[in-house]
Amino acid sequence: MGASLKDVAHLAGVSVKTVSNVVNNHPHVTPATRERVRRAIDELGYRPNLTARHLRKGRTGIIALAVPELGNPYFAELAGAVIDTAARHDYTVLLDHTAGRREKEVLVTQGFRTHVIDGLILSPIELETSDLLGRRPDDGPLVLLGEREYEAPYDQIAIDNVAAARTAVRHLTGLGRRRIAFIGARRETARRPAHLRLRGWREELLAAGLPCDESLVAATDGYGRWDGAAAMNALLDRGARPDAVFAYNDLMALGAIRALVERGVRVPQEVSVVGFDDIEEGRFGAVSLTTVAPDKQAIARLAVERVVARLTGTSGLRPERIQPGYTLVTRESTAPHTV
Amino acid sequence: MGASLKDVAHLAGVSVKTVSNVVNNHPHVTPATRERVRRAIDELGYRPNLTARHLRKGRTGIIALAVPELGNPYFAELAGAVIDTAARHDYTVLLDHTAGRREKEVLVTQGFRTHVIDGLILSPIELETSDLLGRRPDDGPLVLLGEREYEAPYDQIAIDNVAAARTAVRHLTGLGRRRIAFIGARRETARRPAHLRLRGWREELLAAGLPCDESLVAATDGYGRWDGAAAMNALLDRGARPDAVFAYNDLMALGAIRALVERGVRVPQEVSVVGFDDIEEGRFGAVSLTTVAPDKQAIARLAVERVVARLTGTSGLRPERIQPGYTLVTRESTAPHTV
DNA sequence: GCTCAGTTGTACATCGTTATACGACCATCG
DNA sequence: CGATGGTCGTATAACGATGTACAACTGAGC
Repeated sequence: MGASLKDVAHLAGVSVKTVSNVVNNHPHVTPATRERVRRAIDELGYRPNLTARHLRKGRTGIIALAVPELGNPYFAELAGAVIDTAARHDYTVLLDHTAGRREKEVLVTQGFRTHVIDGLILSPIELETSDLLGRRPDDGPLVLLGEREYEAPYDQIAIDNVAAARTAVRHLTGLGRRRIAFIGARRETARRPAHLRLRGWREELLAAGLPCDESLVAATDGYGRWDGAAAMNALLDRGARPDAVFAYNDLMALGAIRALVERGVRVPQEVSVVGFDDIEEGRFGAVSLTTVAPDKQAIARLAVERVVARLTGTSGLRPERIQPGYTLVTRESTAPHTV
Repeated sequence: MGASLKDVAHLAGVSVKTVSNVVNNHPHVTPATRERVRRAIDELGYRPNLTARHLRKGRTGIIALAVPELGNPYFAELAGAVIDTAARHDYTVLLDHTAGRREKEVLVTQGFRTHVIDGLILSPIELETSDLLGRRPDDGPLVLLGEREYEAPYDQIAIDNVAAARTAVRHLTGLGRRRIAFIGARRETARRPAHLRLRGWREELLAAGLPCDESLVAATDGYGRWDGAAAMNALLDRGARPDAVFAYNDLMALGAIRALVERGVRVPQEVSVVGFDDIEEGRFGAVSLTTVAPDKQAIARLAVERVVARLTGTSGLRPERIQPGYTLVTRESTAPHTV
């Protein structure tokens, strides 16, 4: 164990509280005593015990960030941004992953590490609105990220997924594509309106006067490269002949491209591909990836600021849905060409 | 604030300690009282305040993992494994990144979040042995990962980088390659023996009786895809004509491949490429990547177990260098072909 | 009925910090 | 010279949990 306030006080010949005052830069300490205390602190190598401080203050300065999967670069990049933003507000980030499993997500929202974390930023996958209703207020502020929308009194930060998806699809229709597949519908939820990116796909096709061919929707189990490749192969195996693919995220788009290339289908000549997330990896494939780029920095900033704002008093805040910006980044996977 | 032991004790009509005994499953509590206390706990929704418990016990159950960059999938994947392993030992992981900057690395080793974390797993880049000598024992156990070796009394877990690099180079020479470039030497340290993968490259070339052409070593500033591409371009621009590339890590290898392809150089026909790390992304490029695959699960497991072992008493442990296994995974980027 | 041992539960101190309340000191002023 | 008010510092009580020491109760054995 290191030295405590008491040890320092003893050595400096002052009271414990005076040392505390020096440490925290409180007023009413003579420069002389202050100096004496400082010397004692240096000599003993005293450093405050944050656990004790937190117990006393009721705050820990730690916020948790729970994402489905760190292996997905989108979340890794987002996590990095959150950590940096939090540091700027003097908060530390405790990172956890849920594997996108509902039970783990529920666990995390309900007093995960009680009293150790001050607040939680969660990017859910399977979580349902009903899971949120039982949550208690003293578990601290909760901010939700991601594609889903919830009818629960919590801050939600997400780009306008429907509009973003429509932008992506519109880009494809603008290239003359007519049979646009959607890859990445979660099997169970494919038909639900909660699936915002899929809804955007439908809406935009209808708006463009194109048939909304549900056989071009490929369900997947997960959200990774393998799932994208598998879904692409499944589509082709069952005879679908899309001339474009809009994937739920970049990883699946990359998997799909790999599957296409392996079967000798040329990208973008025969099939254009658009992803979602703008992960760095998408710029470096043999065919760089056109994608919807959510403003990750803004998402991280807003999420952290929201948690911090709720922690620092101003309790008058109403839960809000905040929509950061996004852009469509066009690259080789949808490069125009002469057919 | 939630309910405390005191509140529960009051409601159940017993002492605080008895409630504590129930919560911790201590003996000497009648089933009857136990039941009464449980009911009170449920009614009030009591959950232990871990901060207080930690203060009392002197442990927090949190270990920190500091990696250079979460955006590098290798570290993201490693972090995921560490989190899971730690959870199995009832530890939570606090994740931080150092951007590979020495000052941040030093900061992290020296009482980062004092008393909040029980131990630290660090993957350093720029850290020097001298930085470690001033560290105090009461900052808790420290385990070092990564390519570097330190003459300091701490556990170090890393694969045999020299041997692994030699394996990679031998694979290339076995394919008949003779002008094998190395991409990713840190500019300042390129000449130092500390650069283990580069040393492996030299040793294997000499062993194979090949010239060790230093003009085929490309220095970089960072460790990302852009750095790999830039280094590759720099090599080619200055007239080097390698027939193979061994990159410090997969990201740089992927960047290099992209640069080669953009210049019309065919991979693997004209230039074979080997990376290091075995990130999932390497399997999905247009040209899948041959790479050295460190056993990430073993690294994570060993690191966590080492920290936990030191925390749970057995102080007789001497610092050790542990070398987990690795394998060479051959894929398309070094596929044999007829020239 | 009394001691003794074993069980069940309580009171109090403690971890290291900060907040509250108050005492000691100084100079100033009437 | 005594009252006033500011400065500087101290003593003590929290925060919520756990460990120690001990008290109260039970039943068995004589």
